[in-house]
Amino acid sequence: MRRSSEQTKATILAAARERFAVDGYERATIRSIAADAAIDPSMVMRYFGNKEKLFAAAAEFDLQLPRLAGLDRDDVGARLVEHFLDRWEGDEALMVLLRSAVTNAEAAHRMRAIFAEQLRPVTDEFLGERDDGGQRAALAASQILGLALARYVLRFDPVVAMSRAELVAWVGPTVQRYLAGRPEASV
Amino acid sequence: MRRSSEQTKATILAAARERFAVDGYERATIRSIAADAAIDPSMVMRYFGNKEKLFAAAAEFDLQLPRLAGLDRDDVGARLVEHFLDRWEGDEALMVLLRSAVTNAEAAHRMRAIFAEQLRPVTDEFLGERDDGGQRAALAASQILGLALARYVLRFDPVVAMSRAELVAWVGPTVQRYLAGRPEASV
DNA sequence: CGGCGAAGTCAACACTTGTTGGCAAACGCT
DNA sequence: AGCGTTTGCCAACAAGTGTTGACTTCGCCG
Repeated sequence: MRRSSEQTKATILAAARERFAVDGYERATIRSIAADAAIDPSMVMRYFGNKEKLFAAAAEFDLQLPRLAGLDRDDVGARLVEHFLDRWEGDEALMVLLRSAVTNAEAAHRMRAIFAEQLRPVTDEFLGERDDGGQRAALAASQILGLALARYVLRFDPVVAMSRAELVAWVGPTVQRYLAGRPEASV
Repeated sequence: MRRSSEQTKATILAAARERFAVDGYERATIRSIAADAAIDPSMVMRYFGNKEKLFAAAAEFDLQLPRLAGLDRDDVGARLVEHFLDRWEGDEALMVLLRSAVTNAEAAHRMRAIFAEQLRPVTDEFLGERDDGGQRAALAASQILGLALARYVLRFDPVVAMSRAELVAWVGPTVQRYLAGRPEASV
């Protein structure tokens, strides 16, 4: 079969995202990705240079975070949890990053960059000027990542079984407190 | 050099734990582990059979959770967070599991087993008979794992910089609420 | 039609992986 | 001392990795 350059490149990228999401950086091989895309491994090299660059292309993505300013201030935690559940289930981009960031330094760096460049600006705008903005955002991230880890990666039965509404009801207030509450106290 | 069987086996196991903790299952190689132990790779095979069994031996460990019954009921969350911080920083056992469980099915299974066999009995005893015991324990686990992920694996600056006391003050109440609070409400 | 550049295939490279079997040296025993 | 067992090393294997270069085939433009 004959395809256009753009077409194959997109096909390879889609196959790469899936493999990286399922296997992580080390276990995903150029050969398996090429096989999924029904193409020769050397094509992958031609289009992306090497495995690292392919990963960089596959891991590029946007959290698409909403601006929190317009929201009900008491509702920010729940909204964030909902948004992240959507992002986790919508496509594989976050899975690609998480699965790889645990063992691959480059992917971990990417994760930190996304935290700093995409999450923090949004929470900073919500929090205004305070010195603990970084801590608050990072704590929220820790809970959100932990939830994803338990639900989508480790597949702890109870978390897998919980409905979206239940998750929001439980975890929303946690994130809310990290962003807007006091350490020792309630929501 | 000549060593006793027990001695070399222990040396290998120590080297294996370190490598698995740093690299995860796939990137840690028998050869690198053997090199760290200053021994021939074939010795690793003789003592442990194959890589899987070596990992199983290296990933065997005990959470050493305290019984929660004797504690102040309002203090359980903070105590658990403290205990887990100790476990994460005390040795590499939890790191071995986390680094591998994200990409290795066997390690993930192991993680679920530890959750079911070591964490749940302790929380169940604390919670008594209720139908949401699994959910509560899993939510607590998600926050604790997420914290470890952010602090020890991804190394998010703000979380790395926070002191033990700060972490307990922030995360303790979260765990407390998961175990003893209501979904929508405060601690 | 003829030729040229793009798209795709094939085979091979150098290297690393887990794993195996044979062989040498050191020990504990009688 | 002589024996067998243990402890260790060496060399090699089959398979799989990222990566490269030469070769073929297609489609388009003059």
